Amino acid sequence: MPDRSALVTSVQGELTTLTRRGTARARNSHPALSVVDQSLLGFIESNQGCRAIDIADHFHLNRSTVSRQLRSLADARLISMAPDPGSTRGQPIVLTQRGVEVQAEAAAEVLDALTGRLVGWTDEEVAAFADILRRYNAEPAA
Amino acid sequence: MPDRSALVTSVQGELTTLTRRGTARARNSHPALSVVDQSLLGFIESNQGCRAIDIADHFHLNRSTVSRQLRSLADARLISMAPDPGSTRGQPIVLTQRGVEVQAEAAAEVLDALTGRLVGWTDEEVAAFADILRRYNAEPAA
DNA sequence: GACTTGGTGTTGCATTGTGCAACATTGGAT
DNA sequence: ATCCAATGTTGCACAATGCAACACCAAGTC
Repeated sequence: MPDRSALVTSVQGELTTLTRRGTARARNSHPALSVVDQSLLGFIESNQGCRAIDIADHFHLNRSTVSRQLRSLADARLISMAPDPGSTRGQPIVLTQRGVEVQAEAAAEVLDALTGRLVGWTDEEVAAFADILRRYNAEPAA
Repeated sequence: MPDRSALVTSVQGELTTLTRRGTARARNSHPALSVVDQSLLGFIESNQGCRAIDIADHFHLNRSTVSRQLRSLADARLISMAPDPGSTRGQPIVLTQRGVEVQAEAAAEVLDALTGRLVGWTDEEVAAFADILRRYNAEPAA
């Protein structure tokens, strides 16, 4: 039976490599659409009408950071913060038509790269990878 | 049979969440030892005598970035850049005694947090997670 | 021996992403 | 009517990062 802490250490090392490389890859991708922007657009796409604080909670970011990123996306006409007709708390955020297009384009690029990287994986393996990542992400932050 | 691109998209989404959160978690950890610093120390520990460019290659960072991070670690007496007695290229880097201690301490903290997060996982599941991450990291960058 | 060349590290400069703290706003509850 | 909690914004500072130019040095080449 392998030592538990050795197992966890091994996970930790791989996570570090993955995370560090992931942020590094960020800069060189889509011109005029940083990885941060992409992640926000992707989240908004999947959660139309979400508020800034939902984004902050999901990515564990400060409200101020999200506020500024959203401002820049709004300036670029990729999202719009409707003046809340339903009058709930906060400002529900939606993708504009242009936002939908740009997001789709950027996502396609990322998808291409990832598809190439996973070319040797069977469907079952990819599915297992997605499942285990999903489970990890769903764990309450320790 | 599920659509391949749907599977890959799902992986992509989870990877984004994981990566973005990972960098976010970075800031609040060990005082006076950023996650970037921790990752460098960890790499050096596992690759004693490596050179700056090895680190840059591993994490896909610019030489200048590594140079500056190493400088700060050296200033803190955590690493030392020996003046190459063997006279190979570059400056082999090693952890100092203090570096070993600080690295162990920081690693223990991270390990604790991760252990807590994986508390509901069996050893086999943790091992499978490590394996699949290792495989993904080993794939040539597409 | 002098000259070039390629690999390695450093520095100046600009930029992005980020947090914190203070403030502003506004919808609800008492 | 008043207070409170949630939400968003802004001023400020800072860490990490890339690029380009430079410095340095070992190893060949003539």
